[in-house]
Amino acid sequence: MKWSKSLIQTLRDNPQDAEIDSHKLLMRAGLARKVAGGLYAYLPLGMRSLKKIQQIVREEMDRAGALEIVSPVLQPAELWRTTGRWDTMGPNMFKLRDRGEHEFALGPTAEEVFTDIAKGLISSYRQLPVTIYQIQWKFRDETRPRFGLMRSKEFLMKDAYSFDTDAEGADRSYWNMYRAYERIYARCGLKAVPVQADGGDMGDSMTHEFHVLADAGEDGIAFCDGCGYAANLEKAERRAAPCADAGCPAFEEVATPDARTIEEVAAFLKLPADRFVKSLVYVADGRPVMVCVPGDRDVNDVKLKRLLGAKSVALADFETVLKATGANAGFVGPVKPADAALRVVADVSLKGATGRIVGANKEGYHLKDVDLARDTKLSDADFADLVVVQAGDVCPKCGKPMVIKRGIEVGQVFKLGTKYSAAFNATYKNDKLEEHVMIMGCYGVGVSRTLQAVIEQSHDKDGIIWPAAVAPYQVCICLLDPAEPEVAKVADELESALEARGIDVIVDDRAERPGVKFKDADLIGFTVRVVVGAKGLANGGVEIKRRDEDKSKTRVVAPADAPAAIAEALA
RNA sequence: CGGAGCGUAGCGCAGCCUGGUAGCGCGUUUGCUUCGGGAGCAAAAGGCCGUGGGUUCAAAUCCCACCGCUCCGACCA
Repeated sequence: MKWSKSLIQTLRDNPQDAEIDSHKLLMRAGLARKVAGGLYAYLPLGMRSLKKIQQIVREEMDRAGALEIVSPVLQPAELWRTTGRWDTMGPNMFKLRDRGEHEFALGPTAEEVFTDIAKGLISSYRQLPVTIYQIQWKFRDETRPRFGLMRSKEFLMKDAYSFDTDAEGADRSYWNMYRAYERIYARCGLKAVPVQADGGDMGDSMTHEFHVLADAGEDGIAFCDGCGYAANLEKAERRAAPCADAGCPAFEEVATPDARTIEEVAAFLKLPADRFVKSLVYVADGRPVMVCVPGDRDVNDVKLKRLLGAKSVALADFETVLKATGANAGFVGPVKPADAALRVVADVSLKGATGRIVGANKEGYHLKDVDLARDTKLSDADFADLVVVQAGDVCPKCGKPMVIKRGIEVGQVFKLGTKYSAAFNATYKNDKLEEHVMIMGCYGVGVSRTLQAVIEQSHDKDGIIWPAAVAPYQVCICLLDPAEPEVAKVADELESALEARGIDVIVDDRAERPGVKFKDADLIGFTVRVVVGAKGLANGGVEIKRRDEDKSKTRVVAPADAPAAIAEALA
């Protein structure tokens, strides 16, 4: 390929709306263009990398024994109503009608469609286990698309669904995909780590997310260096002991005018935040409940949901707070709320806590010297691990302190059980002609997100550093003197020789100065750069340099030896 | 959905406060000189100043509404 015919357009300035490095580079290197908010066009260069990632995913799925199909983007509402998700997916799903007023969704995922297909295809245990997959565009009406391809309204996803006769088979299918994912990311040149995640609606189902660690990541992950425990903060647990506080005198009111937040009250009373009990009113499936955590902690909604066995939990609005406690947010506490029947729950680290400060359920006042056991109705069953894990918290497995890192979720494997197959009555007959519901798993790879994750993980101040397997072109030949036939001929011959070896190569044949070509080659980040110029040829040959190596590592070889040397540099 | 900001040439921006012929840099085209880390000079093309309404002799500029985008927060199978 000749650069002059490739429609490559690099930008000298960062686009004004790009925040993180990978997004800036995606635009600057000319891989993609924004069409509208959260919607991107892949330009020729970006398309090449996207296709390479797709191909790796496809090869690994095939190797794992999965069968590729493709299902419609446009999905009938009927399928979604079968599982109830037409309503529960809420505004995240794009919904539309055809001219006959039939309702459809633009598929945000495809459990329903695949389950329905499997139901029609599978009737006997002899056909199982089976895993089917597709690589298809998905649509989500994100409240806030951001970071380029990282969170967009339309994205390319590989989704696979496994069907098994029993739990052991489902377990094998799960780990089969898990291992395939490890290979996929490794082949893409990515360091992706599996972490335990929350099962969402699926309750305690086994699920792992694969994360690329990066400061720009949107998810927090707790890690334990001691035993390797790794979990999304939504899920991460901690080992916490009850307090061994000494007793305290009877509680009394203290005036705390205009001090609502823990920070404000702590500053006002000149006491550390962990002496306070933060009391938040939530609404769980329509009923208010008060959640108490140490003042320096945040509530983990997922853990709260689990403890209450609720379908949904959300912070209550002001009116509900006032009605439940008798005060506005900022002054509420677990001692004698207005609604005497209000359920109160608390983080396990507050068990046995005394001498704490809590809201007085009275505007402008707090209570000090509160003993939770003595002064509230909290019983043993009301205590549970309810907070978001912080750095330094103790690992639930081995007891060592954990650290928090940030990650980009590039994939997830998930045991679904029979939620979908039961809803669709997707059954098979066993060897005794008995009907059973199939056991499912689902497995996703964010293909377009993976593309950007590669950039986020592999770049420097000059640009992208592509791993060879997913580089748009593995080799860029910087032809410094395109107007000199003898020099151009060397580049052309080298291009042919490399292509004959199956290496993707682009020749920068533009009538540009060398500096421009070097800057562009570094910005786009071709794995290997070859310089072919009159001066170099006179000095012994062509120059070969890997993008991830320093200039001092440049090798000069005779044109005839170049193809072998380049292949070696790529390996 | 709450808070903040921004819409002017393909990209990045100035001009707006204080209304009066639409500008700069990059990119593009042509010519000359350059030529190993984003060259110099000269010339040129390219804009319904987001949309609609209002105020005014006159609106990119002031006012109102709408649309779009971005950031922070909330939300996120």
